[in-house]
Amino acid sequence: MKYRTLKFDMLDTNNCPYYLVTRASLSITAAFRKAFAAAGIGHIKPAYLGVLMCLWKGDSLDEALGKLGSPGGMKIADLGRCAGLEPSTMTGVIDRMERDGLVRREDDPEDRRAQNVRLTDEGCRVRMDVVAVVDSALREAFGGIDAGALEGLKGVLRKVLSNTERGTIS
Amino acid sequence: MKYRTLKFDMLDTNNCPYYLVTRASLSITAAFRKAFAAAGIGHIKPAYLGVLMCLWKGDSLDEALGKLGSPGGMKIADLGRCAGLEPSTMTGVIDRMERDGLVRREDDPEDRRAQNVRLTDEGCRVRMDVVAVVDSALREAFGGIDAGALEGLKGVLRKVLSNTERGTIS
DNA sequence: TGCAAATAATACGTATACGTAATATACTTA
DNA sequence: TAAGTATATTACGTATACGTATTATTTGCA
Repeated sequence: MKYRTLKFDMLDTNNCPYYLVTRASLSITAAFRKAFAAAGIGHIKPAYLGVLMCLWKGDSLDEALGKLGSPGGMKIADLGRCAGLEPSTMTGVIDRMERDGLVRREDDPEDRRAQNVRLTDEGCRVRMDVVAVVDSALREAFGGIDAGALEGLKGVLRKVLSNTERGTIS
Repeated sequence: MKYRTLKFDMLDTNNCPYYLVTRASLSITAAFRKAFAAAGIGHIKPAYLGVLMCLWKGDSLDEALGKLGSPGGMKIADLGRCAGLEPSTMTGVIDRMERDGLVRREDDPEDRRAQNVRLTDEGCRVRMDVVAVVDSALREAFGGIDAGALEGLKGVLRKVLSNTERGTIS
């Protein structure tokens, strides 16, 4: 009896939280991609956001601290930790971002294994545009959802992450 | 002022619902993959689940209706609609499932453009095992979340989907 | 000091998913 | 019935993400 209920629950995609989470992720990602293209910054890809946010944040901190001319770069593995991606994934993301003129790799003078990833002028230039697009796309995606429900969503997802992650991240 | 708040909110990955949704999706998928491997059914991949569920459901209905020997197959595009994937994505999924011995393509006698995808004996045989693994993996992933919060999650995600989808699905 | 263990990147193979374009076939309508 | 449209699938290129293995260094310890 129990089995029967369970089975039919799972067979119903629209009732399966895993299905819904996955579709929502893909759907928001597609919305971002379209929004970037529509805003004339089609060379920004959704996967770049984590990296850009990290580097922009570092930039802001440097400015706030008055460290003009500071290195400002980040190592690939650090970017991965910051964006929640494996180093082997970051390699490809940075490859594409370099190809698209947003960042540059430079040898780390203090660790010959490492490379510093730094924003190019273009990578700095697009900041305002990207932030505006991300903001409006997120507002559209999460529109009509009240603050309480959104907090609930975040709480549940954090719990799911702590239930499933093997300490990969952070 | 408003801009400042917004910006720093977005830069904080752990507070961004998009980041959380994406990480949760990937994390649950990885958990499924490991659970299948651990259960000795490593030839079952997470992406096969949607297809298997559809075909098993059809199987059950056929049985319930006493249609023994009925076609039982489904067309690729129908499987895509059922699983929420584009036809061009389904081609690859069915390729891999065929390679892994779970389904078989057969020409549709009534439409020469189409192919019927049918479960192999192996595809039927693994049903109980897969259902057990999926059940336990979902329980683990969503453990410690009360029913109300889970319903809330589903509701929010359905809203996100209706906000972002272009009528691609269903 | 000198060697084992840890760390930083990359290379490579696989899985997953799209979008666009091509091909074959079916349907619709003038 | 012929032409135009719609549908079913596949082919191909791209993006995203892992895991494992490899290479180059750096670190830590005996």
